[in-house]
Amino acid sequence: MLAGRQQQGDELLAQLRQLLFSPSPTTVVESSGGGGGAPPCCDGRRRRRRGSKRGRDDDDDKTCNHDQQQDVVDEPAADAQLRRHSRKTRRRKQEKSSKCLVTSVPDFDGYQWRKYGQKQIEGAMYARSYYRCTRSAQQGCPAKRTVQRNDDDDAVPAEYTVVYMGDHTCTPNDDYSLEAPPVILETTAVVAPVASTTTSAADQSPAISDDITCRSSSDDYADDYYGPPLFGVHDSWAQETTMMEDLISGPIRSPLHIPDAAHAWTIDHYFLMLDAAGS
DNA sequence: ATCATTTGACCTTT
DNA sequence: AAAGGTCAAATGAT
Repeated sequence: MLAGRQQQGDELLAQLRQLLFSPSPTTVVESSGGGGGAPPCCDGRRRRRRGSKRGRDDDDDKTCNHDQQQDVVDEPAADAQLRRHSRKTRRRKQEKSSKCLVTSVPDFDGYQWRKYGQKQIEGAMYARSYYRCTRSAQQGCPAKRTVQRNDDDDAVPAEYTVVYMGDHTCTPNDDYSLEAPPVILETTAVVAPVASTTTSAADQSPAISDDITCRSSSDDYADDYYGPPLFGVHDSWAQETTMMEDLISGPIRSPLHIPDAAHAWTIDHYFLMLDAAGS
């Protein structure tokens, strides 16, 4: 188990290295290049009331035709108009400064995310999940990300392509401190947080649920998650510039380790390093 | 009661 | 027109 995790970690670190020292740090990964024809996600034209959930399929079957009419009649024209108008400016062109990486643990990048959508992408085996920073509402943090599981089923740790868009205006510590106490982990001791904050949509999302996601149970977390350094939360990353070799051989911390603000490692540090390496 | 997720519809971009 | 990104009601979890 641990050996396997270690191997996973090694592989991912190798990936990180590759990214770090590649000339084009923000290379877009061809995640959907895996080829496999997209499974028909839509079985004909679905006509359901908005907000329906999967559990209501039966219900919908019974009332399908009814709903179809209701869709048209139900909504006051003014409301519809208003909503249309409000959506006018909804979609912006995708952030020009998006950053992409591949990881087997998309959830642990130092920030909290809230899922706001999921979509089956043409040509992709798995659905893409859309997340925004949980601070988007309170602090107006514009950061978003999409997580898509890569097509190659053979990858032992499921790999995910994570695309970050927009910069965080919030701090990662804020994200955690409200819900969960900081947790300091040594290499041999694990004290898991009350991790409702870390149990993200990934646990349930078909797109990214897998054996790699964190559970809210502290014991489970300790068992399952102690090991793969993935986004290697490492003091050195923030404290000083060190060679990757040093980082790789250094002490390993749980991805959930929450250092103090000055030493907090987030995905931003990684991207900063990418930028530095690229310039 | 509140919060997070799901998911079809809607909208923009290509 | 197709594809992809976002909205928001319904619903589940806590």
